[in-house]
Amino acid sequence: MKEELVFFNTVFEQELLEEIDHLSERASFSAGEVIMDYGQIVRQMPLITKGSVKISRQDEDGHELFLYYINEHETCAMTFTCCMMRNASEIKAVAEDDVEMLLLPIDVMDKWMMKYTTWKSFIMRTIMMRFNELLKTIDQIAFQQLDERLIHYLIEKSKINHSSVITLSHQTIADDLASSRVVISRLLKKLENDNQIILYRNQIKLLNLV
DNA sequence: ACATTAAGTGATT
DNA sequence: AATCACTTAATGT
Repeated sequence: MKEELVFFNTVFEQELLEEIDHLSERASFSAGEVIMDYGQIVRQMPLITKGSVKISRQDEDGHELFLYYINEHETCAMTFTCCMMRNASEIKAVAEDDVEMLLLPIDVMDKWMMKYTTWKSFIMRTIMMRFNELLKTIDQIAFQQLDERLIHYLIEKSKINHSSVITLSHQTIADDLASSRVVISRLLKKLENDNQIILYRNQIKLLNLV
């Protein structure tokens, strides 16, 4: 049995684990590598075993908007729907740190959904999680609460990197949140004045936020 | 020391 | 909240 599968012992039944073990292949990406780009056809379904993947979406003018992270022991809801419909990818996936994953063939998805209740609930759970989080983001965008979105973004980022110090330029943050650098700089400055963060060049230290 | 890039600020829409 | 125009600060060569 592949040792990456140990964690899933607790969530999947033995027979399913064995199928995964036999049918999956390993893949790894180093930090910053593009795993999936827009329009690319999805052929396999990833099961993240180590690291995190950053998912973003692109608008008509080529501006990128950060959507969410996929973490260890999770899978991608978008990929799943793409797989089922045999569609091209609507999103871009970049390795946030060094990432390892198992790739599952898409043609067994239908069968597994029927056969394994643990697989079905695993898929349902990841779709539901993503859906709820996207709803939250839509709320924040609709009601123009960029400050809250920024705080959320910072906390998320520090969780992923397991550090209270984030290494990012204001420009990068602005791009991720589809805003402008000046606005982000001002909001960050406000947070610093409220003693929630400390600003450095290319770095932000979170204080009581975590 | 100089050029380049990141960040801060006031005014305007 | 975004953009402009400009300043100041940090960093690389």
